[in-house]
Amino acid sequence: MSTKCSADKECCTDILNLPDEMAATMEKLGGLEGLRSRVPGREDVTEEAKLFQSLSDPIRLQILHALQIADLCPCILKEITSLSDSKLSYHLSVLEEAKLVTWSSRKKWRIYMLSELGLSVVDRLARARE
Amino acid sequence: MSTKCSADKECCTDILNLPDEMAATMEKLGGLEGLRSRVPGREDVTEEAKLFQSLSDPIRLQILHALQIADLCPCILKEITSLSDSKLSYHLSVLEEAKLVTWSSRKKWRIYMLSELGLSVVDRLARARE
DNA sequence: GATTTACTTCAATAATTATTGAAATAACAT
DNA sequence: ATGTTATTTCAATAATTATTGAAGTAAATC
Repeated sequence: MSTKCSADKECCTDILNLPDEMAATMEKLGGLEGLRSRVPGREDVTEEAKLFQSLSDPIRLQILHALQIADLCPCILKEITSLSDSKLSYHLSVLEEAKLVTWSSRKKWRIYMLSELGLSVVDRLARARE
Repeated sequence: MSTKCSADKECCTDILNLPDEMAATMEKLGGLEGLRSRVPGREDVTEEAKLFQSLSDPIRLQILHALQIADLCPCILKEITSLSDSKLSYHLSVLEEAKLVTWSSRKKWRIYMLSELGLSVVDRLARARE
C-alpha cells in the first residue's frame, strides 16, 4: 500500500514513495496541480529578477546611496566612487535602464537623481538594515 | 570669479565650474569630503549586492515562491519548475550559499525550506507587490 | 552486495556582464 | 570657427554566471 498520488496523472508515474510528510503536504495542496497553480510562472517574476540584477553590484548600490543624499552630476559621482568615466557611465546606464535613476541637463552637465522606484528601493534598503 | 570649491584640496583641481545648484549642494554637504563620509564604502554594500545577485534569476525567485507555500523536496520542485536535475541543483546551491534556504534529510530525500532570511525576503517581495 | 532512487558534483561550453581605453558627441567658452 | 569640458558610446577583452550531460555518492531496497 504505497503513498498514492493525489491529484493528477503525470504525477503518479514519477512521484511515488515520497516521504510521508511530503506526501501529506502534497495532498493538502491539491497535488502537483494545486501547488503549480499557486506558484508564479517564470514570466511573472522576470521583471523582478531584472530589477535585482541591476541592484547586484556594489558600485551601483553605492551610486544609489549617494543619490539618496543629493542629486549629483557624474563628475561628483566619479570623485566619490573613484571610477573611470566610462565605467561610471556604464553603471549609470544600467541604473537608468532599470528605471532606478533619471537625469536632466544643466548646461554642460547632467544631474542624476533617483526615480520614484529608486527612491522606494533605497528607502526599503535603509529600513531593512535597521 | 569662478565657483570656488569649498571643502578639500583634491577637489579644487578637478571640480571647478560646477553648475550653480550643484555647487550649492556640495557647499551644504561639506564638500566632497562631507559627501564621501555619508556614502557607504564599496565593502559596506558587497554583502547586500551578493544577496541581490542571488535573487536576480527568475528560476530562483520561482523556487523561493514555491518554498513559501511549503517545504519541498527537489523532486517536487523539479516538477513545478520543469528543470533538469542538475540545473535545479545548481540553483538550489546558489540559494543555499546565499543563506536563503536550508534543507534537512528525510531518508532518501532532502527537504528544502526557506531560512529566516529567505522568509523575510519573500515576505517583503509580496508586500512590495501590493 | 548489487540495484535503484534521489540527488549532487564536475568539467566543458555557452551566455551574460563588466572593464578598458580610444573615439564620438554635445554644450559651452573664446 | 576652434578648443575645451563633461560625458557617452563603441569594440575588444576579461570575468562571472548559467547550462549541459556524464559521472559520482549516499541511502534504501532487493
